Amino acid sequence: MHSQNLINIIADELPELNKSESKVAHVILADPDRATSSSIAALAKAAGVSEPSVNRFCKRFNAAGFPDFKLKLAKALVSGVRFVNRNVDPGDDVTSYTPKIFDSTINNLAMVRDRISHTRVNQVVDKLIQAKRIYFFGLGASGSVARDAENKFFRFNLPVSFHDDVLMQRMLASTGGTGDVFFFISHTGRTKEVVEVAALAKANGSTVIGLTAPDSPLAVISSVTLDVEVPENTDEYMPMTSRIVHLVILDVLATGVTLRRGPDFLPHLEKIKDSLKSTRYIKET
Amino acid sequence: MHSQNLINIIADELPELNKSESKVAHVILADPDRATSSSIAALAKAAGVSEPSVNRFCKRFNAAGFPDFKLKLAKALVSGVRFVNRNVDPGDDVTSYTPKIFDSTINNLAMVRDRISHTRVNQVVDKLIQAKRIYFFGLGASGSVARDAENKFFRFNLPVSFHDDVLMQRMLASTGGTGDVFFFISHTGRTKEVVEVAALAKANGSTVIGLTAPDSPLAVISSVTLDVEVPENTDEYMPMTSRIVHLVILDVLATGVTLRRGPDFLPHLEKIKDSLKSTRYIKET
DNA sequence: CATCTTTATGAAATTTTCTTACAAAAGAGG
DNA sequence: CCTCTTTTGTAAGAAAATTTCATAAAGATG
Repeated sequence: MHSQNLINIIADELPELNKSESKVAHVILADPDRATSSSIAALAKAAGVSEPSVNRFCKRFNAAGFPDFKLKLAKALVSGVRFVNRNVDPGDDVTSYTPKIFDSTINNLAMVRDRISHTRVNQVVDKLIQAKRIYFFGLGASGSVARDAENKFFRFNLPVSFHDDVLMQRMLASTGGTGDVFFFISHTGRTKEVVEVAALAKANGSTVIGLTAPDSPLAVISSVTLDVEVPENTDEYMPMTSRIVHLVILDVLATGVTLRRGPDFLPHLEKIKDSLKSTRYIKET
Repeated sequence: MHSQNLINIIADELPELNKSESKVAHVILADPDRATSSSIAALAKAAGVSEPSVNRFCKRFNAAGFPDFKLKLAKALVSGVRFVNRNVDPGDDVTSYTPKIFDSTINNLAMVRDRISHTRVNQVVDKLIQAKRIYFFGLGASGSVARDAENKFFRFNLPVSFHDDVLMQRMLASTGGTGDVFFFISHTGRTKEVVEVAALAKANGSTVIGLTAPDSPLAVISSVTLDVEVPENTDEYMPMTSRIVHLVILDVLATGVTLRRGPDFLPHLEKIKDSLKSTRYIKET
């Protein structure tokens, strides 16, 4: 597991803290940025506790003392809270909504990075390595993700295709069998068509992989599921970011496959890269 | 431009510093991490100068004093370390390469967030709002981005389409005219076909928007360019992250258009959302 | 429910760290 | 070589943080 953010650690520990520690925690969580520039005396006063209590609080969270704690807090602020979810408001102008959308995306990526199951990733890489054929299926926005996956996995020198057409998906699912991997991408994991096709593929003995929401019908039916828990879209204006998380996970899978293939495979990748060179204007440097 | 990293600022100022300030700078740059956990006395000794000299040094760089300086340095270190390319090594296992790929993506997003021109974003939103038709064009991996964009902009109730077929692109570009927006997505901005089609569209009086690398042939030819500077792919194993940055920028643009349309437009978006409900299994909560 | 034990908390003293005031040294300009 | 400016350090003082210790609160035990 990745190192957790100090702010989250404090928030998590909140119920375990005693009275004065809890007071300190609340003051810090309320305005962590301010806390980093306060003296121990100021913070103690704000929390209504004594200075040694603040000091003990710091040591409880593995800091050498108050200054060290402030340092750690400042670092945590840079990496974490900076990317806090801030909703887009109707009155926002470019300078407001642009960073908000970036931050929200970054935030979701950071969350999934810390939560994704490495075991599952490994299992999926296994399946992909062993596959005789790979089909990437998705509808709507997930169709684009599937298309991108095709483009990526095409390089591995095995039959890959993507389909965003339900009838095609259905036909292929029914003709597949052992050795075929059907990779389903779905934000909700509840689209009836998708679940039905996945069931069909599974019934025919194919391997079904689901990149989707945990505990969804698609997740339940899949041979291996890569759970992606991205918060519900609470804001009317905030775009859906699960697509992006899905894309990055496919990057991870592709990297996993490349690494498994070993260094002998690199020349092949080089060859594909080179094949594109002639299509481009040369960059003068 | 966003605030520059403190470490870089110090390095840049190096020639302007006087003797003792320069000594302090060298010690800090040699091991900034250590500096954040030193006392002013320790640092002064390490640099071979007096404590007030260190203090003056800090104030020169807009810190309130030494502790404040350490805080700022610590923050700079965090954002700096994140931008360090942690390449995927051939020997990496899942637990290593997974966070590396996420981090690399996050870093690129954070970089573009800080560098993207809000003025340009606004200009593009203007063009999109005024457009009678919008075409999203891309090849290869950028084709998926274009497809995603179509899916997104379709909701705005105006004729949008995406094309990843060069011949189709060419035909459409030649038939377009005033009021038509051709939106080109390209990682390098140097693919000959793409640049030619863009030139064709421009020659026919259409608006050409380029989401691409700065100073590339495509960027030069476009009516408005959204520059995306994503570091070159140095690592064989590290996937290309510009696609993802492009997607997020399209999210930003779509949000910009939605906000411009104003609150009267929201019911329309709701209607589209609702139309998908019947295709899904209901979530029991 | 009284008493003992443990734990939690703060006052005060101590120590460490930082800042300021001022003076000495170094350098620039005439 | 003097004067003025800039740079640097010494030493004093101020501020901040930590430790010690005493007391209060909470909990356990008979």
